[in-house]
Amino acid sequence: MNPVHSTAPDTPLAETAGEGSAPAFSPLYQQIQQLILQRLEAGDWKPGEAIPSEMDLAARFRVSQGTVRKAIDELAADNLVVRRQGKGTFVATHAERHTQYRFLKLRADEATTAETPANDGSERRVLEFRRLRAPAEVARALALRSGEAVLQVKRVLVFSGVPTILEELWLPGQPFKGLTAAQMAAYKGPTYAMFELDFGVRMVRAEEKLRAVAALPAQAELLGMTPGAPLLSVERLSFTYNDLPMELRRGLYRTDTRHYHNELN
Amino acid sequence: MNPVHSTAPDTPLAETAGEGSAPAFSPLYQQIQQLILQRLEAGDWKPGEAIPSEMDLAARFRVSQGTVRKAIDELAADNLVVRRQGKGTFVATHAERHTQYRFLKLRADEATTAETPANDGSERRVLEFRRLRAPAEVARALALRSGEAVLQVKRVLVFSGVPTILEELWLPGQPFKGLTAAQMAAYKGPTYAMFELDFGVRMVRAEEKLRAVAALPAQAELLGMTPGAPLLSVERLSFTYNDLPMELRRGLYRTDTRHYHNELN
DNA sequence: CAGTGGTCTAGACCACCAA
DNA sequence: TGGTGGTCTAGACCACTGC
Repeated sequence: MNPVHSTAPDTPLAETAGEGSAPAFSPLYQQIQQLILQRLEAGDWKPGEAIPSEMDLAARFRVSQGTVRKAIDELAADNLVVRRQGKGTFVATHAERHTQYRFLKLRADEATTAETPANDGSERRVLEFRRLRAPAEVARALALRSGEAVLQVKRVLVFSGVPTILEELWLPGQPFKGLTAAQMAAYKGPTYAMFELDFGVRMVRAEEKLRAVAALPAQAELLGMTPGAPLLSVERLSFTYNDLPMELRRGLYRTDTRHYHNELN
Repeated sequence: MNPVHSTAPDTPLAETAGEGSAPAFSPLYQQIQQLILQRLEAGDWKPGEAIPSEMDLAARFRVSQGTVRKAIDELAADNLVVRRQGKGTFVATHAERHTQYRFLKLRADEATTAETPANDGSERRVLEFRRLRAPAEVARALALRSGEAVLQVKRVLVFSGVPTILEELWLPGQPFKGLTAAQMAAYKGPTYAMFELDFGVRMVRAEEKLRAVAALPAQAELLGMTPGAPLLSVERLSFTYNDLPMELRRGLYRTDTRHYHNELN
């Protein structure tokens, strides 16, 4: 009764078994997890929507509910999916209150709770919006061929009237075809939510490199600081499913009244 | 057969049930988790040692193996314990290769793997070692009364011949009674491992606040930089069990050839 | 080989939510 | 009230480790 060797009614867990060289065995629940992941990637279930119930999935995949449960548990641990008792399991999204701005770790020094930008005194100023050929460094980060079309956006984020973040976004041209400067400026709420809604691009995880740098005159000007003042440089590479890089973001954070908060386990 | 209402043979899950005001119900596996946690805190099982097998614990607590399993799963997810198939479950420690330096997120710019200090070209220079009364700010962070005895250690960490981190450690006097400057200087390997071995203090998690600051002349001197150069300020508060703060560490990191690496989920 | 953690199942019951 | 996720059990079998 191992689905690996059965012609399942929904998506058979064929796994092209018996190649000889590599056993490549993986537990059933991981196979189920992969299948669910594929559906998420394919966009069968969209961000914010409910996925089928555990019972339903168990029946489709011809496994027990417990096995589906373990598969979903891992997806939930990776923030790909959110469980809600009594209601169902939902595809995670950057558009919801609770998971909003989960990649922004900047906090006001006094605040104990997470910072919620895009609120009262906050504002976004788009400075530049360009379509150009990817510089070598950017191409490498985004896994593009050097010279491929990319979008470059420069903007300033203002919190409580204080220009706090100066950042530069690099996006691959293909997936974000049609993105305009007006769109970048107009959208309320998290930029990542807009990426989901308008382009079907879901950022799943990210890696950041932090450094302390001295503000260049132009940068200092835009952030209302003196040239040479220390700024926190945050280089973020964000990934969709399958570890596909989809955004390179270089930010300069003012940290005179705010700090980057990190939890270590 | 609910242990909450039974006189268990080992540690009864009494939970002082039936207080009337707050139901305060928690699932069985969480109660088991707490019991295991208490043993860890009490030091019944020491870092690096194996805890009893799942079967054993299940028998002691009079619950099924699956329930113990879920309890341990959560402890493993929190890095309090490490599972090893075929061998057993072990109390996590900062002294082991794989979990060493898990709080140090500084990496060489080229390196893709995690940095391993305390290796070839690395060195630790203890600059100061003092026993003094806690300043208000330190006392607050460490949950001490202002003026209680604390230890202050200043040191420089040198990687590959380059002085890279200038840091200041604040430790509560009581738990670290007997710590000497010589001990700080002599111990090879992670400082947190020494804390475990010599003082039974296990750091379980930490919170960090990062800022960019300008190097003061004295700091610049020690790190071989020019005054005013940007440095990454990392203020870390480390906790033992029960969210008890046990160390305040203020570090200044050179980030000219290294960066602070962070993963976001 | 015995002992450990890891997987999988089937079924019972509980807690929560919405209609 | 029915459907969903959440807990708990008991038992079978697998995979890995070390004697």
